Amino acid sequence: MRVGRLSDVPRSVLIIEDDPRIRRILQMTLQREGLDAVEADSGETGLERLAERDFDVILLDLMLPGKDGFEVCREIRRTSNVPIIMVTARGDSHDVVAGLEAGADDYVSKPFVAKELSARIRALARRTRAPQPRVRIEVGDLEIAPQDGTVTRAGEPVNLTRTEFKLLCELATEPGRVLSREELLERVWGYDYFGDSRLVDVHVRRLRKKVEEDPGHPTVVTTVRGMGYRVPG
Amino acid sequence: MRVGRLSDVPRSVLIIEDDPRIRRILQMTLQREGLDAVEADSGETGLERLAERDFDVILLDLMLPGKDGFEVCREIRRTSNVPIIMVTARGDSHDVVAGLEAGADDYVSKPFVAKELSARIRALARRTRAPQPRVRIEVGDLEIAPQDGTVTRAGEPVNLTRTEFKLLCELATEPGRVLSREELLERVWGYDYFGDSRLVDVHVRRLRKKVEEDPGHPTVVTTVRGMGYRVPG
DNA sequence: GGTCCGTGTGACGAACTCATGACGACGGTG
DNA sequence: CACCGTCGTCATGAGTTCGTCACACGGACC
Repeated sequence: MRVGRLSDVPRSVLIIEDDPRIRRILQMTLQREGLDAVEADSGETGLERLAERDFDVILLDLMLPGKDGFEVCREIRRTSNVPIIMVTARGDSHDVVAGLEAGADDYVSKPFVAKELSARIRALARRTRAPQPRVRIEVGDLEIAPQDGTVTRAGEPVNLTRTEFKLLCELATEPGRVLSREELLERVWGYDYFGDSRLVDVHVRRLRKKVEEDPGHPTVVTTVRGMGYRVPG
Repeated sequence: MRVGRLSDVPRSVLIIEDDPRIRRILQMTLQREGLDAVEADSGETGLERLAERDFDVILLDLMLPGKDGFEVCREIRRTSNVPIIMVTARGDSHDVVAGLEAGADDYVSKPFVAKELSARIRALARRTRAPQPRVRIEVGDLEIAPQDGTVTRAGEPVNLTRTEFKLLCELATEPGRVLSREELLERVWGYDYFGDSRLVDVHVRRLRKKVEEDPGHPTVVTTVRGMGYRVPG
């Protein structure tokens, strides 16, 4: 799972754009705004970059050769909730809606105004930022490293699925606090998910199976009846 | 039974929609979800309502007679950053884009799914709200953290049910003030609950059993004969 | 002391909440 | 293509919580 940064302003932006000229313009625009921009010339390389490290925001062109922008967007959303801004041709409103439905958070139209672009990046990063994760969270003999995406128990690595890991992170970053199913659904599955909230139960159970000493008497993720789940502080 | 909601959910929604049938459906849908919905049949009256009081979320139809939705949206945005959800016809992607550009935060398409609608409202309100300060209320050796959903007594966690917890929170957030049974019923059980007010007594008793040193001589939640209950300030 | 009204107490069935196991769908991989 | 891991949904059952009731208790007032 990708977790947002701690600082007040976003620092890193990943640009996924095939046209070298536009990419260059974006790059310089952002750099002038004090942002660290990394370029990718296709959806595939973009996903690779994203696998290597975290970014605060992703700028995604919809008209890409090979894997198109929507596909890339959906693919990113499967593993991350990093804010995505689409880059579209002016007036192509159908693309915008399709992009939003694919999981993008905002969009800018070509030709874009530099100031507007950076303002949107900042606004988006501010709105979607996750609560500050600690560098390393310890719960009993469990050690969680949100940035690395790893969990170890008594030194032994624990193999969690992406959903389980995100769930654990959300709970563990606010120890002592009870998180309702609604809240967890929104944070882990995204605000536009409208399925059964029993889904949380199932994943908590799967998570417990892997991290709890005795899944029958959980100590890491405890149930607060009628309210939700909590990692004891 | 309809249980009232936890305190971190939005309460009030302003519906700006000219079609009486749709307005009615929206109203009932939201009410069933425990939201307080106010109706406005045109952009003008909507703006008036908004001038009178605050809302947590605004539902705005784009196809309005007179002042259209975009205009209303821009007008609202000049004075307020209240979350706005547009209501659009299915597939009308151009409107969606124009609406977002006018300052809306999200959109739903007609026909909408009740569950989705209320989920979007909740999610939007939660995201745009300023993070609530972590209040800690102390009553004797009792410590209440409404946001965390936890209560401790002399450091030891106290296991309260949802109803007991809400009841205690309502009383403890206004120490010294006597809350009548009717008032407590409305706040804890919701304004749409019409039952025996003796219900409060029973839950006060259950609450006392868990938080009082000597439930026979309560010090945390005291009875004011003929008036109601109070947490001594 | 006796009566009345408001409140405390214990008990009970109904409703609800959650854990559990199982199933099918889907995508990735060999 | 079959296999595997992950995910979302569902049905079931156990345990908890809730709302209601009948009755006991105890001040207030006569």
